[in-house]
Amino acid sequence: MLDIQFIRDNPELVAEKSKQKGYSVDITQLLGFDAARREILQRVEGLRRQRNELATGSKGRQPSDDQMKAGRQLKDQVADLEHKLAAVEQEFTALLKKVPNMPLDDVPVGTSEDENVVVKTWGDKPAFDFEPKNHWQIGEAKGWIDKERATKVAASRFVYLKGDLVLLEFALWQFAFNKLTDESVIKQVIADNNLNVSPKPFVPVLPPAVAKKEVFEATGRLNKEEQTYKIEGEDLWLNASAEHTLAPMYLDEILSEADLPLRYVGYTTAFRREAGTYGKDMEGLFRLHQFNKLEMESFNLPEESLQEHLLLVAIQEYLMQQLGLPYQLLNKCTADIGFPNARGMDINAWLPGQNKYRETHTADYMTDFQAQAMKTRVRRSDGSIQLAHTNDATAFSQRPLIAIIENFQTANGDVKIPEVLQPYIGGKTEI
RNA sequence: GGAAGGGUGUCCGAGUGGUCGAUGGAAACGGUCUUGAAAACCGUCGUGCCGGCAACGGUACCGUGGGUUCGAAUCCCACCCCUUCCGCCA
Repeated sequence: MLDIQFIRDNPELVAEKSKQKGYSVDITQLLGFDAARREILQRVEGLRRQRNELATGSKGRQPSDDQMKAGRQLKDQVADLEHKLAAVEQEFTALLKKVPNMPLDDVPVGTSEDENVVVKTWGDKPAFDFEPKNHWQIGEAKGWIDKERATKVAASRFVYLKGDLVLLEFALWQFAFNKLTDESVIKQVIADNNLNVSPKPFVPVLPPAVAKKEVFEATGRLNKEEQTYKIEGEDLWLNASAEHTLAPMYLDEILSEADLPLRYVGYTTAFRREAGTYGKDMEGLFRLHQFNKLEMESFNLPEESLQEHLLLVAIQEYLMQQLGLPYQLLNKCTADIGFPNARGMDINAWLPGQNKYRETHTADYMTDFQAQAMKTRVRRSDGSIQLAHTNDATAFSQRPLIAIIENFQTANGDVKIPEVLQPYIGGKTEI
């Protein structure tokens, strides 16, 4: 949620930036509700004051008939105004929640993902002396991917993952966990990228995979309701990323400045309905209803959060470079960064089987937008209280497995294992 | 799932209709004392919203939502959560 005070002070800017992100919100109407709300609130509070004075004034003894009568009258007036207030407040909050976070100035203005800006291209695309296959051709030949039986048992866009690919997936998680919990690695990444942030390592987490609707909404992702699975008969929704349960961890809490940054790396199975993607990426592992992901989440001081965002991106690059996967780094445009984002970067890995760069990582810079709704605050060392800032970013999903299969395939249909993963897969060099 | 008990501020814990936003203790912070520390003593010590340049004033919040009442942390109803026992179970 955006701070209403900021909107009051900058109505044109908010309208303009919202439009750049592809959201239309009537700011004038919002401010109208805001003014009405405050006007009624003041009247309600005045009446409540009278009521309180009457009550404390007659403390300990039976009030007179006149006082009782005045009290009854006040009660009706207060109830009436409170009704009006609730109605206005509802309209106000509904509109306020529709205002997206403001993009930073270095976010390119654009109307679709085509206008994302490539800021870096890393690694050489592999040269094959044979026609490279895509990952589902290799995966099905190896018996790693069985979608037909998964469709029979569950539904389309589900998969049985089997054999060495499963071991490779777990190697990937283990590798990432080891790097992210190693302070010397974080230090090195900070030094290599000239960043000015704490070298504190990440705390590994296995979070719940479900959250209440109210909590889900607080993360600013409520507009994705149609993308989310709900558990029948419960107020519980399946997470579409560990971020959905990591970000609200400190819901309604005041953190200490000394404890920040708080860094977590959480593993979870993610569920997405993928509404509106019928027929898109139907083959292989690229777009499934259920997949696994390792997500980084940070809670920061306001003045440190942008550096933290850059750190998370640097870590993503580090991880991809360690695997030796060619990729592009993109500064996402206003239309693509997402509702709660102030900035967002993607890593797209090269997929020889599709002859394209495709998205494997995202890094989201949220400023205090999520914290505003989640009421996650920091007590500064001078005693003052501020909203915390949040950052999240993919460490790995299953998509890098696709990139590994396609980039490191051999002529006879095997896949070479990146050196850094070999210790986690029994020393195998090829599967 | 059944039975019983319970949810109060950072923590412990009092309060069962009227100056209660809430007694007391601990922790924390500031100070006195001390060579220093501990102890002791003194002081400070919840959050949101509205108004105000500010000082400050008002209002709301005692699991959540509703109700009763002139007045609710306190009474009533529903729900959520926790603890213990029983049952079931990875």
